[in-house]
Amino acid sequence: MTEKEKNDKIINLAVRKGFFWKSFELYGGSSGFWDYGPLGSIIKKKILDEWMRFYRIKEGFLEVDTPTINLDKVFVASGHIENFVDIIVKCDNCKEEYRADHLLNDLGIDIEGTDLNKYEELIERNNIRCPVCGGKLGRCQRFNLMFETSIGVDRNNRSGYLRPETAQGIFINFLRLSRLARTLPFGVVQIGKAYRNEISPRQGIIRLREFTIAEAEIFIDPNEDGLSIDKVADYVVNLFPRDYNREIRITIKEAIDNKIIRNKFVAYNIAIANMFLTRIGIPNEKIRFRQHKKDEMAHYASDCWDAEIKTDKYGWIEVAGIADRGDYDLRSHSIESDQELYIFKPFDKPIKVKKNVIKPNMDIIGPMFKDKSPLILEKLKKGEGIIKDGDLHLKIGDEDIIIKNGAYSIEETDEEVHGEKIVPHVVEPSYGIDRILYSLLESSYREEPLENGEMRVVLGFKAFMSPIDVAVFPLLPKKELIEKSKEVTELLKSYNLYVFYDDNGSIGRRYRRQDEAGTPFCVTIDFDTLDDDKVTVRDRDTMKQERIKISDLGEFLEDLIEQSKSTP
RNA sequence: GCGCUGGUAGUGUAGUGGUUAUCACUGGAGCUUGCCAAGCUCCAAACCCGGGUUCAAUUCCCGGUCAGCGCACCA
Repeated sequence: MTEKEKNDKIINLAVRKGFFWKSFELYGGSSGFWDYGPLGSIIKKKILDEWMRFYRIKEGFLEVDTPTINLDKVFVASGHIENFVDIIVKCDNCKEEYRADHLLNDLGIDIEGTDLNKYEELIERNNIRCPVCGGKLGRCQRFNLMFETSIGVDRNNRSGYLRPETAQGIFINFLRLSRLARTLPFGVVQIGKAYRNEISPRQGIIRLREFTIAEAEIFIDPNEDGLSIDKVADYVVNLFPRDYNREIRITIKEAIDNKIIRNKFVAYNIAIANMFLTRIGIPNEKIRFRQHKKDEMAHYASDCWDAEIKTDKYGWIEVAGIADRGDYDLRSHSIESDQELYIFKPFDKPIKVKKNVIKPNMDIIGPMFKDKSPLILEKLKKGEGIIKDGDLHLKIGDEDIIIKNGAYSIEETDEEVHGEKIVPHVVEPSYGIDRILYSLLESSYREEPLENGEMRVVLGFKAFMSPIDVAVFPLLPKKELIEKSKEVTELLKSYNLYVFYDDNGSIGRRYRRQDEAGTPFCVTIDFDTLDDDKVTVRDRDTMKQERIKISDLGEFLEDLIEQSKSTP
């Protein structure tokens, strides 16, 4: 079986069994959008539940749920309006499209920003022609990868964008969240949809225009990490550092000590990511963490490690990124919103500081500067203003204000300082849930020859991750057996199990159907059951059967499902 | 976005300018069947969308769309 054939089979199975399928099929479909069907919805939810268990329960992070549409200002601040843009130029002759910055870079010209005139001017001045046909290049166009929308009835009202990541919803709530957390470090998580208007999404469910991400923003004190890595010190991960050209297996502690991973929080979260992925059933040997090359990094990141999963079809695919965003986001929003975003960190003991404070004499300044004087007062309070040659110099807009000696005085004060303002740094683990789901499906897929020469297709999910917990069959479609089977079905539902009842076709066919769906257990009711109250429990992986008393059945299955959580 | 190739039941396919579009698997009803896709009967289910040419288009032409591949893109 080639890799392509295997992939085709998996997609085929996923569609047939109701894991996922293309959206809008009724109207011809649209690239980059996929629906989750009944089984896919459940497994996606189970992945998210497990993710939340890791981050909200175990790490103790706060959860938020913010709008998918954000005001344009949010993305002005975040840099997405500016940087989440490609400048495209099209050949007038052959209609081939290029990224203008790439054409310029090829000539060694570095250009930043999104000023179209600048691009067109440079292209013209350097006489850049179409690399394919030599034709003349047309006007430059801006292509932003965010979906734009307008808010409210009036089209000119306020412009908004569908978020390309959930992170901004956390950053802009920083002040409220930091008050709730009360101490650094703290983390905030959000799961939700994000949107990117990909130019040409391919690769099925791997590249989507609307997708689900699970993100944690961990706010840390840049001067004092306050993190113990004891829990993960000896945990071994597969690292692919930027300056190596190979993978290394190494403990977290070694990776930190040898400065392979600079940031302790990043290192810690690499371990958590590895634990999470293996927990839901991705084989450890198919996971690695690859450090981004310098030019590969997003505009906000100073370091980034991708969690990658080895797939048969697509090779190593990125399923999570663990980025060191520094203080980029909080500073940007601080500037854009004109609000200070910081945490006040008290000293152990207040310290006394002698300070020279400029005291303006408003009796003079007031009449002299009239309506500008309130602004002057405000600026002086902020500590702006330089004393040069005995005069006080101050800038208001473009204007230089000079306040003569005598219109102000300098006083020495003793000030008690109780702490300092800190702009936290952010480490962000960000997971692409759809890709994880695909990887899980692919790595769970196997075909096994049976004794009779047939092949059986199995999705070998861990029992607790399987969409259907248990199937119940009457051995034969006889009235008594069907009745008993429905009783058993109801009993199992009372254990909060998702039960699938099936009395159609031969018993073997029904087992096959459940193997394809990944159902770990099948319960069969036969005529003996009516006498001894025992049922046959059949295990998906071993196909072994065991007789269990109906009164023990619920707990028996619960135990097996629980056990599957700790198996590798 | 560009180029090439393709699009027929849920899936995989055959075929056609003209009556009721082939087959298999799957699915459903029943018979049979005492634990791993058995057998029999019956049933359901499709020509990607729009326009053109034509008496007549699923078939030919054009456009769109989706898919695969190549280029480009993937912060």
